[in-house]
Amino acid sequence: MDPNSSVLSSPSRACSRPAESCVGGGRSPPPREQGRDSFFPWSQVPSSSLTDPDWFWDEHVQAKRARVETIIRGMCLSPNPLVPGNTRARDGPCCPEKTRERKRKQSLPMQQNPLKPGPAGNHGSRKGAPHMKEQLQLLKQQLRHLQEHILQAAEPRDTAQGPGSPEKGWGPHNVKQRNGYGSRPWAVDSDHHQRSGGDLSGVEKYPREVSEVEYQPEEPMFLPSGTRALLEILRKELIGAVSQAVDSILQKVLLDPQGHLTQRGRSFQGLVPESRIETSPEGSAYKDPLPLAALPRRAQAQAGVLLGNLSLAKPPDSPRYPTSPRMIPKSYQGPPENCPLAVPSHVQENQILGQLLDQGPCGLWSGNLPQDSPSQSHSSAESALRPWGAVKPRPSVLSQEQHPLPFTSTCLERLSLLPSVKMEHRGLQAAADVLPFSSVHIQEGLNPSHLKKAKLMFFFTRYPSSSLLKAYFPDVQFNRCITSQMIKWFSNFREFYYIQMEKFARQAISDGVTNPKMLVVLRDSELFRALNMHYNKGNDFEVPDCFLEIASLTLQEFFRAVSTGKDSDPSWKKPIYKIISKLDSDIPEIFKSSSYPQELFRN
DNA sequence: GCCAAGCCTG
DNA sequence: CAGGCTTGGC
Repeated sequence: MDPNSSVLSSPSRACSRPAESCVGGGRSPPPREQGRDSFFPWSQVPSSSLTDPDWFWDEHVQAKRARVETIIRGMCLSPNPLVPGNTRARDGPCCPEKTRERKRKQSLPMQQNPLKPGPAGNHGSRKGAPHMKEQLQLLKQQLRHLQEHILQAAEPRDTAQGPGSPEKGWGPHNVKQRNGYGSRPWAVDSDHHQRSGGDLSGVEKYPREVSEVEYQPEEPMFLPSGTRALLEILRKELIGAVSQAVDSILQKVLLDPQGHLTQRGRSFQGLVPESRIETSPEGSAYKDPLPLAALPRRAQAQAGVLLGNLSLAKPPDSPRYPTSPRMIPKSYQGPPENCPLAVPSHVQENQILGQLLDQGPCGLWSGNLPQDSPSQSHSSAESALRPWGAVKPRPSVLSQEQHPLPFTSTCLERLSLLPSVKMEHRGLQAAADVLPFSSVHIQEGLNPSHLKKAKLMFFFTRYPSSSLLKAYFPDVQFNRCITSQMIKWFSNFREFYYIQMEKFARQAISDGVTNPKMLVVLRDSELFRALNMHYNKGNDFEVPDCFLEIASLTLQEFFRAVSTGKDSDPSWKKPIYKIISKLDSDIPEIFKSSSYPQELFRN
């Protein structure tokens, strides 16, 4: 069989995919432990807001920061969650790229189990705080603003109106504020009361914040009982509104921007006509023994941006490889949106939350998997015709420099454009993780749910450090044995993964494939099924595209090694391991939840 | 020598 | 998946 025969009929969908956000966009973990820890963010610049003199250095804001910081400290429930990063100043804003990358990296340790005081646990959630503080501050100012209106309305009403018709005075404001933010920006209230930095420990931060309104000294104690009752109602409404706002923020941060949020953006990218996606010409593949995968992540990102833009700027001049509609899942049939961030964030979040919660067989989690659809019979037949069906030959029409197409600009731009709100509210998320968990048992051992979670995490990280594992399994009481066991799990995962890669690479060689770049792991390929069956047996998780890209790269590396006879060297796999170990991705924040994914899988 | 990772085996 | 062993880096 001519392995290239199917090129025309099934151009690679993977080629058209924008880079997975986690590829080249995440932390750039060194292969091993000691190096990884250096990437942990508590020593890094939290965000651009710190470098924005317009607000960070503003005196008022400074004062507010101090105040809200106290609040957050109370929220986090951590014995010491807000240890200031003493190396913040180290990282200046001189290099935006660097700052951005660190911003991403800093997500990792932030969720270190605060219940476990220790070297890691003492590093605070401060990094994500500035923006969160800002939001909290806005909420509070909103409250104060409302309060002003209450007072203004209540006092005249005492003389001009009876207590029977008080709505006139404050109703509209109340509605406005509940629906969002009033026409008058809360920011005008710069006269924020500096609280005495009192003791705000414990979970009651929000109630206490609201109660600040309740006990304002200027509250007219002489109000008629009717008015007071109305004030009481308003108070409750405010409490509800604030709680709602906080909930939405927490929801926001519980949804990983790089994992699932960006996957929606990728989906849109699937609409790019594949004829527009150029690939390298045959024969150029071997000129680059260490393609993108061997580059440092930073370099990958930059290369991805440049090449991605280049490729997209080219005219659709490859009619030889028409788009195969079959390759575009139904869920991709949205508007050709390249910038998911253009969608109002709350809309996205709601949709994503819906996805996360939708675990049914018709849920979006599984809906994108072509192999589950009836139309897959075609793919299956196709795979059957290619015994090495793990892969699909990829057409090559461009120069080899276009190779790193999987790492296109879109995801990188997304990363840089991700709302800082999301990136910097992780302190709140830490609180969210802790709050429900503080009363939950920390398990001494590992259970099947942990194993399942670890397997899903493997889609993002092949070489997790023990620190990372601790961060992502907050409900596990780690000790030497547990850590070893979990490390061993990933070792076993890798073993299976590499065995499959070698197997299918050899199969491709024996089938006559000559160009490694023809080997692309797609969702309907045999190799993908094998991997998905192993790591995602229930098929209740949508395998991230970044994993497919890593798998494709791994396959290609094995192909190159075997086809060039390097497998005669007893340690011929090591260079491949080294490459792959640099390609770990950021794990979605949702994985840090102690109840994820066990909670979902219980259903 | 220690330790992490990989390999082999059951 | 886990235990035992080997290997290689430090």
